[in-house]
Amino acid sequence: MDVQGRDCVPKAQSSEEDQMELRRGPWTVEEDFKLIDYIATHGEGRWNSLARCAGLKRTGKSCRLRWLNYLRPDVRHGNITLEEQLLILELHSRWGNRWSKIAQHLPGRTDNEIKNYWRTRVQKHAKQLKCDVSSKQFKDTMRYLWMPRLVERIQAANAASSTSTAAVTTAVVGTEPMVFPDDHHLGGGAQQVTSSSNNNYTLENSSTTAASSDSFGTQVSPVSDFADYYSNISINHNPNPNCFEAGNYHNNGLDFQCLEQNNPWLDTVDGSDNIFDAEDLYFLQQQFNFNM
DNA sequence: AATCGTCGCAACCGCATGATT
DNA sequence: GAATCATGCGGTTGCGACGAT
Repeated sequence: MDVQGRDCVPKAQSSEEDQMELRRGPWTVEEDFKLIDYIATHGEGRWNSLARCAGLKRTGKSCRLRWLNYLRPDVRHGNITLEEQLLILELHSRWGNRWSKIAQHLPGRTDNEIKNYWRTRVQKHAKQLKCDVSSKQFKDTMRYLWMPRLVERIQAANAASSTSTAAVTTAVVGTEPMVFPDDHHLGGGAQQVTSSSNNNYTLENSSTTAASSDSFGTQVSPVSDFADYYSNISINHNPNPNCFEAGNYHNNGLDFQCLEQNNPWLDTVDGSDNIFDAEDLYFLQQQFNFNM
């Protein structure tokens, strides 16, 4: 793409235009078209001069952000899939708030979107747990409950889909292959999440289909109950990670069908945004009762 | 129907770093 | 090597949508 010599407006003139007020706030459809049109013809880069040449009264920064986060053809919108959630949790636990680095491993997702996801969903629940997202308490909850639970849901979704569809050879999220980091402890390439006897979850080369929808967004229990619930328990480091192994915890003598019938949270399918569903909550409660 | 509070997300801001002059 | 410019990143804010009262 030719981004050389883009200066269509002499510097002196452009500084005059700088005096002209720059537009801020939400982008209009016309502005979007201008930007798309211009980039289609001339390519990205040199954002300040691009903004001028495209006739946009925006800063180069603003144009770049609009393009990267919204207009780019390969950008994906919509719910974060279960696999993506798992990957975000995993990568964040490793890299912290390195959003752009994390985004590199989620095709079509932007750092901004992942950051927003983390702030609005994950941090909210840390708040409900009355602990900091960086605290060991919260990290343990993620690692020993949330992530295995995600694995289980992904497996369930895969099992359901495999009964009706032929196996595919790559992990797929939407139309994009999901690429797990090369330095992942279990190796790179297209991988499937699965349970493990010595880990809470693993990713291994296999086939999978994206489990759709935000698992937080479709679960039950009012937020206030959720917060109250956690205020009454303390989360310790899990002494026996295998207990949390996806697919195994049903064997702990819990009758989830019964629980679901008797759990008041399940009566309120309100679409509120919660990390755990009722099974998780009850399971967690059982675990902590054991450890008390 | 009106008001209020909360949530989610797009966009902005400041700073750091790299590239160019 | 210094100055300037461009880009990228992470944190923060503003606002529309939506639900509760």
